[in-house]
Amino acid sequence: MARPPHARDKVLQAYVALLLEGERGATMDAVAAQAGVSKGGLLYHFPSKDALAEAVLERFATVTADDLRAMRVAPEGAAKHFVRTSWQVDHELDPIYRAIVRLAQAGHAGALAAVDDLHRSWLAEIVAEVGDEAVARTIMLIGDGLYHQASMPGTWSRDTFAESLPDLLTLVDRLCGR
Amino acid sequence: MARPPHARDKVLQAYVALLLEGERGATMDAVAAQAGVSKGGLLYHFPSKDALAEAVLERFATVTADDLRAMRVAPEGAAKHFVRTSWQVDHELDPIYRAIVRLAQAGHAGALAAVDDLHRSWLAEIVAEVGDEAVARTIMLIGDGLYHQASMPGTWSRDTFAESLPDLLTLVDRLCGR
DNA sequence: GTCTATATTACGATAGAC
DNA sequence: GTCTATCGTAATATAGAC
Repeated sequence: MARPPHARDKVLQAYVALLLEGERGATMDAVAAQAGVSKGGLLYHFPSKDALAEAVLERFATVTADDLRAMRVAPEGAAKHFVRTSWQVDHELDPIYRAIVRLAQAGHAGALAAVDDLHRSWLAEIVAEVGDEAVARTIMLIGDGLYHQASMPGTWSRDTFAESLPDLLTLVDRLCGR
Repeated sequence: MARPPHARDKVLQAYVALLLEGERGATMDAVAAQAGVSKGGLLYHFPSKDALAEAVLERFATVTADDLRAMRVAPEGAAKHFVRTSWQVDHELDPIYRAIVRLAQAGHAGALAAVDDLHRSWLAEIVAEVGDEAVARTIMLIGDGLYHQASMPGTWSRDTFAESLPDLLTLVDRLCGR
């Protein structure tokens, strides 16, 4: 991925953006239009719709590897790092993760497996830190809840619904018995 | 809804079941096939796809009204009632709620508003009980997390992922500072 | 690499027989 | 009330020019 033709990146970015607004609207026509290329041009880079999904999954793999590395060295600990990045909509992982979740919810087997893998890795890190599996799972549910909220457009955005970050981190401490 | 023709109910049940596996797969053809009627037969009862969604929303309204009433009189309190019913996959609200969430994620305005309304009502009940809004919102995130898990078929089912209910309720107590 | 056709299905919905 | 047959459209994908 040193210097791929710029059109490829634009297409992938458009596909992710459309996925966030609903898997159903992320059609080949819509992707081509949003990326500013013709359908033929799109199909040169991605010969099928599934090829688009596979490309997103590849990007997902590199971004999640980075996130897990950051989680391990986070000074605040894995649990708080997890909640903080679940809360931050501007985190690099956020749009790509939500796009993959959309594919998983639509039944895409690869996306399903990728989300599953990531959840197992996150859980392992948090269990290693907090020591208690029940607590770790509960913390993960909070993060999942934040993503669930973000998955419904228009209402209860993180700004209005999600607890402000400091309060949320305080409650994570309380959950851990600290 | 005293004694509607049996075919109508079968169709509605089939539509909800298909929605849970992904909004995209819940086509008129698929619903008719799963309900064991022809497409024409389906369209006699529901003249359009949106009519199907509207019927699910009506059912949702009655079921959520029941749930809110039960929440108010629950001896264990609103918060634990909420977590318990979020955890129970056999709860009457569960499939219909998840179906509505699917419609909301697909951008259906009515479903979006209905989910929003229900969340506000739940939050109000839990805030009234636990007194602290940050704690109430965090408890709601846990419930949302459970639904998020349930929205991805095949992996991390509630049996394997979700904390066993007693542990989860204990942690809710800890969150409330009890 | 990117484009303009065009083929091929899948989907939602209508018409009308029974 | 339920069916078969069919139409119009939109979606994925192919072929081939530039």
